[in-house]
Amino acid sequence: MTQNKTAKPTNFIETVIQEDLRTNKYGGRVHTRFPPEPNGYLHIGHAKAISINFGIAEDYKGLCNLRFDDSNPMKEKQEYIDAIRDDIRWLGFDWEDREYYASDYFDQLYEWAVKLIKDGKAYVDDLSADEIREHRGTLTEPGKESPYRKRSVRENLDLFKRMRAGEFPDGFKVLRAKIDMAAPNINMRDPVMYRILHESHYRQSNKWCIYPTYDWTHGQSDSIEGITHSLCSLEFEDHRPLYDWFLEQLGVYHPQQIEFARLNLSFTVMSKRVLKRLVEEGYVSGWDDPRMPTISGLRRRGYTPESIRSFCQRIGVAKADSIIDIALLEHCLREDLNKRAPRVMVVLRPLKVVIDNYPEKQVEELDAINNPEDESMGIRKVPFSRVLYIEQDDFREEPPPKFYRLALGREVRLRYAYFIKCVDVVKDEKGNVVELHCTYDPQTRGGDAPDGRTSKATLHWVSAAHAIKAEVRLYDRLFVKPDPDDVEEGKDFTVNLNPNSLEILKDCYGEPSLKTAKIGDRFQFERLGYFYVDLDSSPDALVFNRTVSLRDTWAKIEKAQKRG
RNA sequence: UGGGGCGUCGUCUAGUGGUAGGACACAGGAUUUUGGAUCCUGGUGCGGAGGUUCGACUCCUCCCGCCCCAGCCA
Repeated sequence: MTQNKTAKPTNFIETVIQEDLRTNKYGGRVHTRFPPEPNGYLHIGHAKAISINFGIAEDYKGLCNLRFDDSNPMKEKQEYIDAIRDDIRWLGFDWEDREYYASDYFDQLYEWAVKLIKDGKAYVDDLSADEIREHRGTLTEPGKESPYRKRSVRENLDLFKRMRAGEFPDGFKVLRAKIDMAAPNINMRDPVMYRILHESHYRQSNKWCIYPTYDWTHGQSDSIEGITHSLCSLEFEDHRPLYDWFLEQLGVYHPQQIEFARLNLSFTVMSKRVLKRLVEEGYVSGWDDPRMPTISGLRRRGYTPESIRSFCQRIGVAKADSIIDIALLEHCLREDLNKRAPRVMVVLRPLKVVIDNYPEKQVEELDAINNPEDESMGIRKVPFSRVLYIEQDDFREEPPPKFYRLALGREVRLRYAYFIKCVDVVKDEKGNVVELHCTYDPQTRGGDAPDGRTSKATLHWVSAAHAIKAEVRLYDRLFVKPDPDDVEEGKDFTVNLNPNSLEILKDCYGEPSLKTAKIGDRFQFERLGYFYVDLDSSPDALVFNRTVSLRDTWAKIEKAQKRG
């Protein structure tokens, strides 16, 4: 992963870093950080930020800190800290002993606030939240100065101390930076630095009843940690002048902030608010529901960390707002899984097949290749006998054009087994096909015909007597529209939820080698897709999640045919 | 109608004055005991208009469009 410092930059951030390295701006150091707020679970969008921050540190032989931006006691919890740590580790990144907390800087921040007050750069304001909003002006009109803006340094100092001492109730006073109420950049119109919150902090307990705002915390935290490049998303671009101002007034070390566009993915949502609603209103089973774009959801779905990292590499880094096609994520997943997942045969929707000319009690152990992409994964034995299951989709009474699979009178190959020919179809009283009778050609054992004839279709199958029953959960995209927020006036994203995003199949049959499948194992079910053994699985009740289907050319043809 | 950003194939992204490249997607074809995988082939797409220049995606001007900001959230 380590690349030469003079290697061609892969994005505009690296261009800046290489230039800083060249000019020795930070003494040759590259030090980044990933600064999540522990108020929720990480999602694939965070994976991009993680990948950028840790990736750049890795590539330039620098360091990347993990810092929890925990300045709001109302929202933050230890539970999220733990989950975030797990997710980052799972992705494969390491912050060693550099785990920091903005809340550990509260004392320093307080001292700095006192310094600003003494310098006449900050003041205690008695205005209510509503009044402050009114005084702020609008996008086109300047704000008005607070009547308390001219308080003396001594009074400000006294008041601020008393704020900290708990003399005032929540919301009664705030500490504000004294900048410019007429600034065209609204962030510079005397932003709030401290608010009174008689609230226990998950790490600081009741030590504080005033808490610094993010704007007053973030830049100084980066400064304290000696961060060289503070990489963040675009919406903080117009906060940068404020961060610069604070650092300048304080006269402390000044990191460089660089903003990039956050990740958007088609057919899913990234907003914490929406994700939270999906969980709380029961549209999904939890933060780790396999349909969620959370790291924990993707993990449970069966995504590999490698595939996510590869995805983050490929999408690049830029400043233009964009929506990445989720097909790219799925491509990265398949690419990785194709190389590593052992193949196995599982029938999802079983259709019974009796091989009429196959001896009643006979069982043969046939050789099957574990992974055609990786010979070292070897072979296994698969039992074949007179009664089998094949996929319902693999038989048609009236085969449409280009349908190569089984139909009455047709011959196909059973993977690693024999050529079989359908000679009879059994239906129930409603006319549903419930059983097929076939004959096999003993000459084709293993799947090759000595006379050179071939089959356009090769079907997966399972021996009924040897099959292992399993539950399979078929997951699909959570939303039916590329942009889930594309809704009529007055409606919300819930109208775009995909009603078929989860289908549970309880009567699936797998080959006996699956007996030893453990939670967390990944397989390719031949011709179907990649599957992951779910947390709910047990040795006698296997549960598989479909991570992603295989590319399905036939489905495309059929869809095109239906379209006309 | 304030400020800050951004506009290159369908979607991302490279290119920073010298024939617009890559990935995904899509469409053909080859191959195949997974309709998988693999391998070929297929695209004039730089928001618009002027200007500078021998030459402009790159520089200048104007215009158009999109995103962000009026939390005591981050």
